[in-house]
Parts: sequence; structure tokens; C-alpha cells
Amino acid sequence: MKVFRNKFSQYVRLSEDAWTPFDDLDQRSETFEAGEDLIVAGQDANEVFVLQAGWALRYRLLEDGRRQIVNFMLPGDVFDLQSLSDLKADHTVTAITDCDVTVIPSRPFVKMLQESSHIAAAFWWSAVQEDSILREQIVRIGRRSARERIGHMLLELHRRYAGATGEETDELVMPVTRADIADALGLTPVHVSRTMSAMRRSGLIEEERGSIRLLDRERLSRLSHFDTDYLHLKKLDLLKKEMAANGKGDAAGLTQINAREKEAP
Amino acid sequence: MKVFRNKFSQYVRLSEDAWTPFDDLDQRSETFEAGEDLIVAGQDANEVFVLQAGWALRYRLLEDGRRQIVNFMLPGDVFDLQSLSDLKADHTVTAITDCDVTVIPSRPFVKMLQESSHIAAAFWWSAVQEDSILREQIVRIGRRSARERIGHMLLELHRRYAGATGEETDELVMPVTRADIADALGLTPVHVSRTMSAMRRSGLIEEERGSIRLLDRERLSRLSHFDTDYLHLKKLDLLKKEMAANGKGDAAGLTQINAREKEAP
DNA sequence: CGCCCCGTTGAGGAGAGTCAATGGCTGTGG
DNA sequence: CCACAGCCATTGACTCTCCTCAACGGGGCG
Repeated sequence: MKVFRNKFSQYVRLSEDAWTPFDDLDQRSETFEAGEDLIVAGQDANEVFVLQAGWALRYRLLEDGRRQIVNFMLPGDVFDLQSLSDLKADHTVTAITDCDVTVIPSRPFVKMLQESSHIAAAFWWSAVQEDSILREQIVRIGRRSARERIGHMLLELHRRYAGATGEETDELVMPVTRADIADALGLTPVHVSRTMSAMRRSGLIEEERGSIRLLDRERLSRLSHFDTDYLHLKKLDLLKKEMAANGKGDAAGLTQINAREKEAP
Repeated sequence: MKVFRNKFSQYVRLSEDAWTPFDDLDQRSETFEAGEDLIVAGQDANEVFVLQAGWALRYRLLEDGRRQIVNFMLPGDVFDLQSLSDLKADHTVTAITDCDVTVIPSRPFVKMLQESSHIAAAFWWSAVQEDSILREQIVRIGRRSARERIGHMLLELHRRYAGATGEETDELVMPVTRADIADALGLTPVHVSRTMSAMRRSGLIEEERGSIRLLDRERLSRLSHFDTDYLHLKKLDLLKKEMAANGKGDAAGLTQINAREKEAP
């Protein structure tokens, strides 16, 4: 439960009390093993998932076996809000590592959103952020070179991971194969391997079984034209300062950080 | 106003009365000329747009001038639901043709959604559909050949256009240059031109100043692995049959067409 | 009429794909 | 405890799709 609120605190910080309508929901915890499907394309979707621990990915398979990974899901991510419309899932979601997931039936979830506008705002932001990530993925695949794509994705995952866990290191524990990266970025595993080898040689990254260290985020950002803005977050350190200053959270139970920021010219 | 409800009727059909909370909103009509920006990246977004007539596109520019078109907006499309979170726009939206747009300030819009769950459901579906289109765009760019990309996009636009207008012809009036298509599909104008010439030669399409005729949708669908399912619509003819059978709409003001469909095994 | 934008076509080049072989690591079973 | 299988990353050689540069022609518009 921790991780999930951690992520949301990047947009609004709700007091413990403000979350009770959510906590009171009839929800269950489930564990999926690596490789298991959480959501299967074509099946009715009527539950909302919150990933508490582990990595998952959403993909689509073409008839001839080509696979496209649409996006990665990290701790704190919420999906499939699509289920709120009672439609069939159009993509499959698979666990990369073992995953702890909170599962909530859609109907009571919707009801809760209607009754608690603060929580609704938080989830709405999460949906907006996911949209932004999808759009950025389009730009990445459509108009960037292999090296730019890889660098850009590493930086995004790093930022999202830091946002969810609150950690701030150069290390990115990334349980992902070259084939996964390739299928996410519209490349082949071979070419991903080559490109990442080159990045290692030029001192941008360092790898050690399942973990990537971003050695020079500055340079990497420049090379891959990475700009955090699209994640709709404040810089983390600024956030931390505010949190320290504010103490436990304001009486209204809601701190609209982004709204406040607009006061600057 | 017609077009917009036309589109929504693909998911739920609301009686005239059910729409009054929406009609009562303090909204204004605006016209944008071809080439004008409706939304500019980096600016605060606090209005929702409904495109009533014309085509628009959402794009992002990289520092070195590369452009990626994220998606096209057709009559009936709603954007930017992002504005409901009071964030800055992360992409620019430009009119391709002259556009008639309904503009609604976010706050009253949100309030209306909270008070009218039927309308909220309709808009939610629209957002889900847009998400689906984005994901499909990722698959298209990431894992398809030039010909597949073009064919697939033509079919999508055709289907969406038909859904919005209710027309059902092979003609697609498409005010879009080769450069636009290229920037949408991650290609170059030159290669788009070549590929479309080949498609013309093999009898798939026919062009006549700003209008494309899909000569063999069957074959085109097969070639580009197109599957309407992701648009979350029923086939239009089926819908029309239902509309004819049901007459003016049910007493509750809400027909959850997709829900009903689930009864079949 | 002449300009500009757009689409087309050709020639040559490059980034990424394909095919294939090698080696490391992990897990499993004799 | 070792042998072997399976998966994954890497590297080389070659290919191909798509890109770049460039020239040309048509149509709309002042």
C-alpha cells in the first residue's frame, strides 16, 4: 500500500483520513508469478489493478508472432481504467517478475470515485500520466534512433521507479531482457544488444545482472532528448522540501501541489 | 452538436433529456482556421474541446525539427481530458482544416460529470477509446512495415470517420499531406509517396485531390492486419438494426449496448 | 505569369534486420 | 558432482527497408 501512495504524492498529498473511502473498498491482494497473465486480451475487464510490487508489461501480439510491448507497469501503477466502461481488454498484461497486486471490482470502485472527489482527482492524474507516457512512447518509436530510444526509455523508467519508491540512486533494477526492450522500442534484440554495448563502451551505462547503472544522466538526457516534463511531476527534491515544511499534511486533506506552482510567472 | 452525439451513440444512446446537464453548461463555439493552434504545448490547459467539424492533429516537435504526430482528431472527438487535472499541455494541437469547436471550461465540466453519471460514462468511454487508439498507434509504428502502417491507418480513419458521421462509403475525405502521414507513421514523405503509389498500382486505393477511395477494404484489412475490435465499437450495421428496432430510445435514457452484447456465449 | 507547395521518381547510402555461431549462466537430473 | 539442456547476450557477415539528396512537374493563387 505504501508504494502506491508514494506515487500519488507526486501530485496530491492526501491525509490518511482522506484515503479511508479507498481503504474501505472490498479489495483483495493477489500474487502473480513471473510469466503469469494478469489481464488477457479479449476477456471482459471488470476489475481495477494496482501494482504494489514487481514489474509487468502490456503487449500485443500480431498474427505472425511479432510482439509490441505497449508499456511497462511499475509499482504504484494503476490499470485498467478501461474496465470502468465494461469493455473487453484489448491487450494482455503479463508479470515480468513475481507481482503483488491489489484487485478491486470496478463497480464499487466507480462508486467510491463518485463519492470522494479528492481520490478521484488522484486517480485521474494517474490516468493522465499514463496517457502522457503512451504519447511519449509514440514519439520515441516514431522519430528517434535506436540509441535515443534506449536512453530515453531508461531515463523514463528510472524516473518512474524513483517516483514510486522514493529512492534516488543511479541504479535501476530492471528485470528485463534484450528481447523485451526490443519489443518495446520497435527494434530487434540483436540491435538492442549492439547499441547497448556501444553505450557501455562510451561510459553511459554499466550493467550487472539485471541491474543498470546510469553513469551520466546528464549526458544521457542530452543524447536522447529526454525531458521529464511529460510525466507531470515536480522535481522530487522540491517535493521533499515541501513535505518537510508541511509536516503531516494539511487539514483539508488535500494539497494541490501543481496548482500552487502556477503562481510563479 | 449532431456529430458529437453520433459518435457517442456507438457506445451508449442517451435520450435528448439525458443530455440537458451537458447542454446547460456554459460552453462556447469557436472556429479555428486551418493551421491555427487549438492547444499549445507548455500552456496551462483548463478547457475541454469537442471537435464538431474539421480535422485536427496532435503533435510533438523534437529540438532538431523532427515532428511526430501523435494522433488525428476527427469530428466528434473530445480532448484534452488532461485539463481536468489542471496540468500543462504536453503536446500541441493544430487545425488541419477549418475547425468548429465547442469549448467548455474544465471546472463546470467536472462538476457536470459528477452529477450526471450517464454522461460521465459516455465521456469515459470516449477517453478509453482514445487510449486504445494511442496503443494501436504504438503497435503500428513499432512493429509494422510501411505498407501495413499506411493501410492500417487509412482503415482506422475510415472507420472513425464513418462512426462520427454515420456515413458508410468507401470514400475518405482526408485533408492530409504526405508529410502529415509520414510524421504520423514514423516515415519520410518520400517513402510514403512511394508506398502509396505502389498501393495505387496494385488496386488497393484510388486518389483524387484530397480524397482517398478504399477499393478493396477486405484485402487491405488482411494486408495490414487490421481489426476493428480495438475501437470498442459494434459493427455499425448491427447498431443501425438496433436503433431501428428500439425507436426513439428507452425510458431510462440509457442504452448500454455493449453490456447487452455480453449475453451471447 | 511566376511562385510556392506538394507529390513523384531516381540514385545512392545508412541504420536496422536476418541468419548464424559462440559462450556464459542457471537449473536439473543422472 | 558433473553433464547437458535451455535461455540469453554477444558478435560477425550479409541483406533490405527505409532515408537522404536531388531534380522535375503539376496545380493553386496572387
